[in-house]
Amino acid sequence: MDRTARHSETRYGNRPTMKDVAARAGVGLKTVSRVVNSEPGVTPDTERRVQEAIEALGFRRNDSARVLRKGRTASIGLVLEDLADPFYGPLSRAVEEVARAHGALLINGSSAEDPEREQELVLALCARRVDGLIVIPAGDDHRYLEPEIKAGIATVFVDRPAGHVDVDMVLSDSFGGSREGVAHLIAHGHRRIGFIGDQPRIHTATERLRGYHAAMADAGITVADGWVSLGSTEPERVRMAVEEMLSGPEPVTAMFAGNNRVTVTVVRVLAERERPVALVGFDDIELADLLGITVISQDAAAVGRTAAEHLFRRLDGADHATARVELPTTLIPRGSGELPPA
Amino acid sequence: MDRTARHSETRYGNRPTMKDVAARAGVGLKTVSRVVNSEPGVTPDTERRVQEAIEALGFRRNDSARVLRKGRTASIGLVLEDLADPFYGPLSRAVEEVARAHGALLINGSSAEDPEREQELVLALCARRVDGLIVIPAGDDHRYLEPEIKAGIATVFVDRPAGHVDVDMVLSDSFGGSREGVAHLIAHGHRRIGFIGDQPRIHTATERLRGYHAAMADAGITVADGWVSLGSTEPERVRMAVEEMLSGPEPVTAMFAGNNRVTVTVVRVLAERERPVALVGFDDIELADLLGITVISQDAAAVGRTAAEHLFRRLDGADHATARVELPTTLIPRGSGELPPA
DNA sequence: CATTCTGTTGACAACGTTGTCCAGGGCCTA
DNA sequence: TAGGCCCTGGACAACGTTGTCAACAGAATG
Repeated sequence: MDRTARHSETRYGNRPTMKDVAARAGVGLKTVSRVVNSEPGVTPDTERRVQEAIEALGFRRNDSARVLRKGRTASIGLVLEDLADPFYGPLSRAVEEVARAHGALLINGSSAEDPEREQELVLALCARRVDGLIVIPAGDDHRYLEPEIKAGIATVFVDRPAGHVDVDMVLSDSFGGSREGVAHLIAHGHRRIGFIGDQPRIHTATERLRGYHAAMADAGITVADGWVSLGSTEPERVRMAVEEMLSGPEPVTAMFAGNNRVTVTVVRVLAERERPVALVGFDDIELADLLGITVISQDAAAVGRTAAEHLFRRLDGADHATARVELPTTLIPRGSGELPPA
Repeated sequence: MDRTARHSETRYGNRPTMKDVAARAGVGLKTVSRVVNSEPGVTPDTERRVQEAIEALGFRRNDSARVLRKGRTASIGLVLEDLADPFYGPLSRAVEEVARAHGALLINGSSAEDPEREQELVLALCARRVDGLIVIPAGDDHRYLEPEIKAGIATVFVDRPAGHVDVDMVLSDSFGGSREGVAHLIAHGHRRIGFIGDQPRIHTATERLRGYHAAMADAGITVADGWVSLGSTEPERVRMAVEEMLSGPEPVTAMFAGNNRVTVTVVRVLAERERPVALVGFDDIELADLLGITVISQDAAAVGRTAAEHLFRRLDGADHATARVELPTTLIPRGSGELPPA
């Protein structure tokens, strides 16, 4: 087995190259390139011959080589927490649409809320020289991105702020939304209100908790021990937290759920109970309308679209100071948040 | 502006290359390559010097060049219908996990159920020389893939079969699941049962309809005009179809919904009605348990995992005949499918 | 001391494409 | 017919990496 043959095995299964096409069409290499890229300066007759050769050989341009030469990959990376989370589906889709409009492909990965995995993913994307990055951070220190950003990889952080690097951010108004939701419960007569949120490591979790405290303080209510529970969003954990808040001599009469996964579990637990408990959840959920769940809704698609548009504006050369956009949330009353205290 | 400077603008923002690292560390190019790839045969001292230079310059290997040289991209493409669809989130995530276990990245795109866009996406992925492809097809003719497959891009079709090409497929048992669901309704006393499904162009839609017809025939029921409606899954369209089936002198007493999006709309419409109508839906939905919706469930994550595992087995050299896996579905009774005829 | 062996290192070509630049032919004009 | 221009086409280098191979130093062996 000679060297050429050995090579071809590990390569792209012996795909024809422009050189092959050129040989078959009886033209020069560059002429093929011109045809493939629809560049001017090729007579119709030559072009036809080249096209025929392309067809016959099943040639397809090797974008890896192209990228190496041109320096742009026409792809962007999206690092999020979990593609399976219903919040990220629409976000991801919105990013994809914008990318498509700019002729770019989307490479994505899930960090599973693990800072190390986030970094690993981000750096892998940088090694591929994606033109830009959209990151929903899991960790809170992103200094590892500095050389990459300096080297020109446009970056936008989404949903949570970046730690120790100066980049564009697109966030939801977690504090304001949460404050509004809790105030809504207070307005309906509640004073003993529980808060169940995500892990305190996560920025949105603490922001939402801050909103809760602000609303309670606004109403002059002292938050009792045991009304606040932060931790994993595992159903087990949330279930225990809910049950604890509902037991004891002075159970809460209303709850605020810190994100969609928490809300789902809380709804399930409350459904098993007799005494009605008011509930407002952060993030909308499919079918929440039918279940009558009052929520603070953030428009995931709008978040994704905004982030992607910022990114491409950077890629198109905008070099103004880094921006921090905060998108408003909406309270959607559907019943669960308007229940009076039991 | 001289040529070098002009170039550097369009390139990766003047990122340092191995050559730069080599110069700074006072070693040869290949030695840097060895260090970067943890190849043996470098003394600790040399390695340290190289590492320092890498740190100092913020070097990161350019995977585009690497890919060009090695012929493997360590990435796979996933083409699905809509990332925002809750069915595809877990599927996509499962694919990603398998890819990650094999050290590959995932590039994905949505076809939006448009065959042309599907082809465009698939070919773009092939041009990037992804190692493998997982496709949820929108169209029904995939001969355009032939040269690609011949050239060695491993391909697995998911959820719907491929048209006119011989590739691995991982499907759900649409026919069987649908038949079981409709039989379930019949067992609960229904005879006038409506079917609302996706566009007939889509294979699963017709398979599910076939299951419906089979169950009806098994029970000796003649399907009346107006009990079957195939078309877009737009809420408007579905709503009209439901309302039509529920009006008239002999309205249906039960409905079978052909997929999750249809189910959601049907549930909404039925919720507005007084007379209860039984319902079984294909695909599970979050919170369906709380709403008491009986469904035929297919495990999206299992589908994705299976497909990805098949793909990587191919990439690892398996060259047995193409396989066609059909995963079973499960009926989950939750109330809506057990309602008696009104 | 000559020889072989082992292990480290670097020079060089190649991967497939695109940018630059030049050659040659046809056409127009003087 | 000579001179100039435009148009088409091709030769060649370069992108940043990795595989191959040879050179070299030092250790081990005769």
